[in-house]
Amino acid sequence: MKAVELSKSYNPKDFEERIYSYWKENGEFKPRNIEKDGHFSVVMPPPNVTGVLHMGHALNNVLQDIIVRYHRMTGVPTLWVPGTDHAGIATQNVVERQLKADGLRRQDLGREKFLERTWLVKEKHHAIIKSQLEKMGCSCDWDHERFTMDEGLSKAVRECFVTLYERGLIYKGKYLVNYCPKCGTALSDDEVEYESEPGKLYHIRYPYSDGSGYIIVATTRPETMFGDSAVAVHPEDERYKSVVGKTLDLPLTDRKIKIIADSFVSREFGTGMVKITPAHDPNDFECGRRNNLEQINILNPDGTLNENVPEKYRGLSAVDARALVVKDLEDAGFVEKIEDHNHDVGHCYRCHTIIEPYLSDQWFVRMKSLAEKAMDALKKNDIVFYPKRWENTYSRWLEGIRDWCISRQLWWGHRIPVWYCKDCGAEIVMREDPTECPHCHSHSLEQDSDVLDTWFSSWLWPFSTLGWPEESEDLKKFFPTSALVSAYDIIFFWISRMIMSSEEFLDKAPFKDIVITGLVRDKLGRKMSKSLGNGVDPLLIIDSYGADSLKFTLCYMAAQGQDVLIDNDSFKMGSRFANKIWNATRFLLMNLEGRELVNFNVSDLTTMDKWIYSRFNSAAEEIKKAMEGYRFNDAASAVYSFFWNDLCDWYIEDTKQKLLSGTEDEKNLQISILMDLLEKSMRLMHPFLSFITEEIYQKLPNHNGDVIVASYPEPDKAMEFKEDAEKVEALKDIVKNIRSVRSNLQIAPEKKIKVVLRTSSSFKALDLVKSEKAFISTLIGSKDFIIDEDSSYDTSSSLPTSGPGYECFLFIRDAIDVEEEIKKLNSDIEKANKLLEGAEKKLNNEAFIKNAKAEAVEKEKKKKSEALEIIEKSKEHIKMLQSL
RNA sequence: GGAGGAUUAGCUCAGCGGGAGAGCGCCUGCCUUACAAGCAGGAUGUCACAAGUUCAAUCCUUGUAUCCUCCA
Repeated sequence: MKAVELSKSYNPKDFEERIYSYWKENGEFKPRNIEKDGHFSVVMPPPNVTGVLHMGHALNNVLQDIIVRYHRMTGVPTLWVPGTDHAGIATQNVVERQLKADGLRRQDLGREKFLERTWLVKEKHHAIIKSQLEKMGCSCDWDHERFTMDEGLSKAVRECFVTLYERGLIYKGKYLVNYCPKCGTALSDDEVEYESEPGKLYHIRYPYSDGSGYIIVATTRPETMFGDSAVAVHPEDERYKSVVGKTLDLPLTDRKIKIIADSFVSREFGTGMVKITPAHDPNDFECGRRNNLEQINILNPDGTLNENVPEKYRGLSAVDARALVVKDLEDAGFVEKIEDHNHDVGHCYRCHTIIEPYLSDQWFVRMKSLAEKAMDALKKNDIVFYPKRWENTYSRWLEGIRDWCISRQLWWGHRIPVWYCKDCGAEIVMREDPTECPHCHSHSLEQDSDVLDTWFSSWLWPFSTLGWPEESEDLKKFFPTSALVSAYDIIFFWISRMIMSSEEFLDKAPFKDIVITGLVRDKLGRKMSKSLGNGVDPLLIIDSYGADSLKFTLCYMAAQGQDVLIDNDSFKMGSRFANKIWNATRFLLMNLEGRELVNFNVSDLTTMDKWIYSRFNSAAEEIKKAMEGYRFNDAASAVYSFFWNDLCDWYIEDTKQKLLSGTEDEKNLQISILMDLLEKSMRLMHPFLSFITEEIYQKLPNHNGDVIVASYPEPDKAMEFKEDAEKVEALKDIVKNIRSVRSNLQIAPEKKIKVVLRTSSSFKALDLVKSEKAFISTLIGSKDFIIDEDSSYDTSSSLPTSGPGYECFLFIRDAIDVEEEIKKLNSDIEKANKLLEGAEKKLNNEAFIKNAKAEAVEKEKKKKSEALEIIEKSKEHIKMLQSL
């Protein structure tokens, strides 16, 4: 057989792109064995088509890719559905910003032209996102790719809206939106920029209607008092318990309002009494809903005061009205005091006008019944959160659920499927676009101008992407999906709502396992943002270190939903590991020269061989357990320490000599075992380092097809080899012990020394030490390594050292600093004494013997005897040194 | 105000009832027939503080302190 050449260093650019195309062309991402029972399916949280993918997306998709690849290799029919989200507001903003650069507004283009332009932006960003996902190596099935506004999903949205409407779960109502009086449009919360500004806190007297004095409320916006419907206090505020329910005269008006109790009031703010203006403050709005208060809108759409205020203030702007109101209140003696006060004021992100909370007509979904079903899903264990603590967050939010405002005053999105008859005023909601009014047969119909909230399409994602409302084959085979991987910041927006819609329309939870990841932050724990300039671009990481380095590093750091703190250098870790894999492979493939692969079975294996198979088996077991609990970092460490610390550092080192000096048959057997281990390792590591394992796998003489669809190594009881594994650990202990002594004495590596090993009857690895004599000699740098079985060798004038069941004598007289060595031995004795003390304390404790697990007792006994052995030998060794 | 999280080696973090761990960094020595992106060895910790439960607590419970996040 010829050697297989590998380039001298790991260079992911040589193969990552090629391998991705290869997988794609061979249809490796498509579900296989679909005739088989069971399935594993994942829907990708759809990235917004506004931007490019950041490190958070990388983390999310890398973890999905790991679980998808892992399950695909177990042989179940596996599907990963990719897709993107139209992201209404965000995308519309991108286009509007472009227009603004040309001095245009969206109204200047008109709805149709504007949308054409938005689709172009969508196409552009979609292409970028797709190519990024491909670069990361995501093994999603592109034939199943969806977009929230494509035909099928739009149909799902329509079906959903109409059905909910028919079930009486959708209604039109008043809602407070962020409103820019200058732009004449509602803004989303994201579009409001808050700044801390100096202002005043006005303390105003509101007299009791019965003339028994007055109370004082504190407000930053006195002009809104015309919209007041109540004054609220905290229900447990001792100062005001007795006044709840009393009536007040609202100054400057002839209206009367009541004092109510509501726990949202802060007792510390101002006087602890707050005026409630439901139509002009978000908190007051919610409070008003809870307490059934009147909503009095005092503003015109242009931001001036309307007919609901006394005549003299009508038509004034909020700022002008405030000045006049304060003056009038002062003149009438209603002002207690005015203080300086800083507060956050919202501004329009476009024109920087102060935004007004504005009461307007919006569409809502009635959430209570939906939320109850979603809570039941958790109670019935149909869904499980990883980590579990998020279940509380989820439940609590559902308990306090509020109706969902689903209309947006935008153009980009799913148009609300409601038509109004201009003649009879009927509200028409149908699955197909109506051509005439079903009531008066008028053709004069007008569609609602608003669009639906983006989440109204994404909450259907797990089943709309599989074909719902059609009863598609995909839906039958792959729904409900198996796992959802998402960050915790969208549990409310998205995850909960998907569960609600799925329970409502399909009577099932949309997924079983909910894997909550942390957020990716910089090394200082700050969110990555453009303005801070602390972002780490996944593409740049791929460019400098490769996609596998990105993936492995993120996986290694993604512990149990904890935030992941990284900088550019963090990814060196993955890169070093990939390089290690590359080079170990290069070495092994070089050794194929002139060899023949042979079949072998367990009886051909040496103790060392059994040890490495045993390590491999433990790794497979650890990974299996870790993957079942979505503990990605544990899986990554198992992969890492097996390949590097066990396979490379010990096993391959051991085989080097055998490959050089054995007989032809021995060499053939050895390389065959190594190839077997390498082949298995590639399969074991593939979910975590996908590209490099495929590239290597294809070059192995014993490979079988593509690793991406090869079978995943299962833990196997027959490969545990416990006794052999323990023997090798004993051998390692001897080597480490001697190496440590050498290093401490600064004995140059090239200086070969004589070493005598003496073992006690409790030492079980004597046969192994004998058969691995050559290997040990190399590792400890000895030209003369003697196994002194009958303790007859003269060890005087040597340096002794000991471990469990053995003593070593190093003949390095010149190097020994007797005093230093005695000091070391004394400190060994001290440590052993502490151990002994601890063990004896426990063993002498009757309660311990009685209550503790048998293993724990055994362990303490072993500890004790080992400590005694160390003490005894060390004392002996001190005597030896003293007689030198 | 409510809730959750964090507090372990210089840094970033795992571990979570029975002898304190990883990666990076640091120190020492090595280009040993894959890998200097490497090898070998080494140092460093009142596991935040205080009580409690337990035969046994870094790990469980409660409280305190500091920091972070979300909700209001």
